[in-house]
Amino acid sequence: MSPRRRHSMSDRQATMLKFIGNFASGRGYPPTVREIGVEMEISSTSVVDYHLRALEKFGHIRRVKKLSRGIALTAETTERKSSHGVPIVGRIAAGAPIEAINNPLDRINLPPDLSTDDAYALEVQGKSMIEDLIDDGDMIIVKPQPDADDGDIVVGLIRDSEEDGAGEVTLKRFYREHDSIRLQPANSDMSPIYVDPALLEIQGKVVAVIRRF
Amino acid sequence: MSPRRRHSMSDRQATMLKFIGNFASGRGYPPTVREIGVEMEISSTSVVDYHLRALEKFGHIRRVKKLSRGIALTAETTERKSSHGVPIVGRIAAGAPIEAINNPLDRINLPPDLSTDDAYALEVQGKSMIEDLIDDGDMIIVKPQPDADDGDIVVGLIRDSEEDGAGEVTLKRFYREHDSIRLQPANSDMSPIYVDPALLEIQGKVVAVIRRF
DNA sequence: ACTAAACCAGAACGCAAGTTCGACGCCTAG
DNA sequence: CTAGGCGTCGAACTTGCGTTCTGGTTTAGT
Repeated sequence: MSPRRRHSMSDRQATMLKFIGNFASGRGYPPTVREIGVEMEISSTSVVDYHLRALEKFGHIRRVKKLSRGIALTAETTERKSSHGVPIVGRIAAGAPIEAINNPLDRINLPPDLSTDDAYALEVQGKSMIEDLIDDGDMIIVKPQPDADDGDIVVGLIRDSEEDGAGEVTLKRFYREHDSIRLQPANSDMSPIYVDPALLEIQGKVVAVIRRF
Repeated sequence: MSPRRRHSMSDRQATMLKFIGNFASGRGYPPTVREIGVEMEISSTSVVDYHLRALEKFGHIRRVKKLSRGIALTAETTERKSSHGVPIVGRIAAGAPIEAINNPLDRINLPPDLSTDDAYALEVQGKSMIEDLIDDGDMIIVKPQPDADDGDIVVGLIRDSEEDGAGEVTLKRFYREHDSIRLQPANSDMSPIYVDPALLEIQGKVVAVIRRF
């Protein structure tokens, strides 16, 4: 947490940026230097200006000199806010760890009721859920949660051992059995997996599927 | 075209409203009275104010007195502009006309590449496309177009006769054959339909499927 | 201990921008 | 023909709001 950020913005500036965004989208016009000052509990306009310069330098906002309320979020910044979308974080193939493609550039927009703040999308690889009508190449929307109900389609991490965090990630239907958990593929060619509950970490539950033609 | 609009806004005001919207979304902040004046070729600020009052009275914009750039589009007006969503226009059941639920209230948001201006969503009823992994209750996104390629999944209107506009709407795969068109369900329990090309009106092509759990 | 960077105060300056007032021409309905 | 609504002009007035200057404090790095 040390202020080791020579290249990005400070905490103070981050909250300022957030305030500007909320203000603008809430009221329809950007705040003035003084309005920002009041909110941030800064009594001098020069200080606000100082922070604004910083934000502008890092490309988070755009300013027009001399113009009242001449502050605007940059296009990218605006999108990161307004997008009800969820990031596409990678591919999931039954049996392999998630292949994280960590360019959060690709996003997919969803009806608001589906896109909680932390939901994310994965591209499915393979046909292990074909009988649940989830095909190779489909996008699944995953809502993170640590447990599941019987019959839910879940993304689960099966750890190699109790200590090790590594393991494989898989997409299956979830069923509790006597002392273990059954992870059931929806494909007659494949067999269920039985795992020790201690070794299974539910990462989330599938709430939607999207397929493009 | 007679000026019979005692209750809505005038043409002049409509273009002003549009300008404000474009200005705000393009620059990130609303225009000033004078800026509007320049654009509309109005030399007096009082005239702009006059029109602005009218727009406000009809609820198209919101203004904050004394505030520079204190103009904001009303929530509804904003949404009409920004919504990337497509309307859910009804249900399609293989064999029945589209049951139009014409409350365009329900909308579904999509990745921008899928949502052309005129696309719309339908809820599928029945399992006629089950083998193409389209289930009962799924949402399909339809892009309107008057023709299709072989193998496309289409929404088609089969007319009763050449004159009559009425008929039934169906969701099928599209295949051209000798002198007719084969509409192929994706369900082994169902048989293909052969129709006279003159009686088939392609309404659009399915570009995506969305299913919620 | 010295220095640079981050953060802050307060006040003065001046253009930017909303408000208001008085007056005018153009239609249309009565 | 005339009252009244609509659209317009121009100018004066007042306040909103960005800019800039001079200063100060605190912290981390060398």
